[in-house]
Amino acid sequence: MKFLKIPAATITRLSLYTRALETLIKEQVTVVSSKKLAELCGVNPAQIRKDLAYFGQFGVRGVGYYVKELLFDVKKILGLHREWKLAIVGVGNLGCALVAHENFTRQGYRFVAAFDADPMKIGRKLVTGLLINPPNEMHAICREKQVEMGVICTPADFAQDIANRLVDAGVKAILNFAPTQIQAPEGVKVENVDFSVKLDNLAYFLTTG
Amino acid sequence: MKFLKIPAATITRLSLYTRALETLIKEQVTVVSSKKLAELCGVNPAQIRKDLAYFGQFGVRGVGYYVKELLFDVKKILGLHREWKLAIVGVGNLGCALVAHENFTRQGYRFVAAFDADPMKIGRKLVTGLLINPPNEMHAICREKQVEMGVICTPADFAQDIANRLVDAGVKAILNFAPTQIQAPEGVKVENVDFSVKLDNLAYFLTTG
DNA sequence: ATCTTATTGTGATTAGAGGCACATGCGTGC
DNA sequence: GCACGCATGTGCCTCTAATCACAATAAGAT
Ligand SMILES: NC(=O)c1ccc[n+]([C@@H]2O[C@H](COP(=O)([O-])OP(=O)(O)OC[C@H]3O[C@@H](n4cnc5c(N)ncnc54)[C@H](O)[C@@H]3O)[C@@H](O)[C@H]2O)c1
Ligand SMILES: NC(=O)c1ccc[n+]([C@@H]2O[C@H](COP(=O)([O-])OP(=O)(O)OC[C@H]3O[C@@H](n4cnc5c(N)ncnc54)[C@H](O)[C@@H]3O)[C@@H](O)[C@H]2O)c1
Repeated sequence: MKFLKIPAATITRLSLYTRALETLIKEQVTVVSSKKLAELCGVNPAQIRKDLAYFGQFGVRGVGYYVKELLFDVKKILGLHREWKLAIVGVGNLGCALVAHENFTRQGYRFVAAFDADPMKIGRKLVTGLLINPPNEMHAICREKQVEMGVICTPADFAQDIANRLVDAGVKAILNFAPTQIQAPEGVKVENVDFSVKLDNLAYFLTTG
Repeated sequence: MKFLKIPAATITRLSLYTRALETLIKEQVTVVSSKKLAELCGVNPAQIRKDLAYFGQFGVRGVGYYVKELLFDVKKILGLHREWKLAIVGVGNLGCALVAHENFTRQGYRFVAAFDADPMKIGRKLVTGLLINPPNEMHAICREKQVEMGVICTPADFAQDIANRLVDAGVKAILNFAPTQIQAPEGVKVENVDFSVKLDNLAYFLTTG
């Protein structure tokens, strides 16, 4: 059971489940069935059971899942039981919004370094007190602060170059907000967040009905 | 050929293709093969041909695709040959970044209305000159300005309520940035942009190798 | 006019994800 | 202590998406 290949979609859903579970905890719910949880997440109940089955047995037959326990287990599966150190590159409109966003911190994602090429910004501090460094210090600082994930918020033209530098600095996971496809070596994971693609999907939907 | 059901993934890729094609145009490339385009987009060449095949024939055998022509056609398929009118609800950190983002405008997405519940913000103008209105005017203003898409940038607790109001105001497409699942009636499309889920994916990748 | 070469368009094939349905097994009540 | 109800865990089936492989065909050379 342990060594099956796990669908990427499963991981994405697990992330969704943690959300729902957190809301349930807030509502003082202690036990939840796959049926109920499925409703909250907008998926099929069997899907949930199958997703969990990849990683073991977490429920009690005839009862359901203990919310708190399941949340703990799922978080552990995803690797959310610990803190992650992030670096942001490009602190423009979007970059600043991200760093300021306190949800990330609450979830264990901590920005420990910031970089920007703008001479006007270098040396200044973000609202969180984080110092903005020049890109050429990326290697040294990322290693020193043990940055594990890089977030790219620069214009698209620079994204690949930044990615290369991050990889060079030992960063193995990159979240890319620039609307471009980034190449990364084996062993480095790149996730793209692409608002335009989503808008395009909506446009298509409205166009075709 | 015309009345097959088209995979959602196909639409998403079409959006990616337009990006690559735009870069090719900038580089003065006039003709491109599915092989080359596939490399740029990180997909399988046959995938591209099949995606396009859903909508007709766009290439020349033995030659490839004429870049400019194909871009025009794909944009038309997606409904990007025209302008779309958007409303934003919640002009905080993220909301402001979105409105300020000029890429959207370039692609034909135009913010024509903004709403926020904060009394300090109502009545003020965004950097683009867009006036911030109270949420209770959503219905009237959205109808008046013929808003077609709504963008939700409020805290998660209010997202569903905002969505309901947007739907009520005749909006048929919603882009939701709040980390929550939104229910919408048949005929209304909701797309979620969820940064945390992406980060969680990275965390999982780093945790398991 | 015919042959060559390159690349499309597409039927066939493979891979994979999602959903169904039931056997399994836990908790409760009698 | 036994039976019953209920929700899980999972084998199997279905459906969809991705890839392969080749026939169709356009452009250019001979
Ligand atoms: N703002 C949005 O809502 C939005 C939406 C979708 C996508 N994006 C994408 O996110 C990225 C950033 O968007 P933004 O709105 O924050 O842009 P922005 O112009 O406000 O910020 C870009 C920042 O990157 C910095 N930068 C430029 N080159 C750099 C380099 N080589 N190294 C380090 N820093 C560099 C700039 O100095 C600037 O501070 C862009 O690729 C954009 O397309 C933004
Ligand atoms: N900032 C980020 O990087 C980021 C990242 C991921 C997700 N998000 C999500 O995006 C949403 C907005 O994030 P933000 O950082 O801009 O938050 P923010 O607090 O800066 O802005 C929220 C805005 O929404 C307004 N608002 C609150 N209730 C409202 C209502 N009922 N009607 C209209 N407006 C209302 C507030 O007045 C405020 O201006 C949140 O759901 C957040 O979780 C943000």
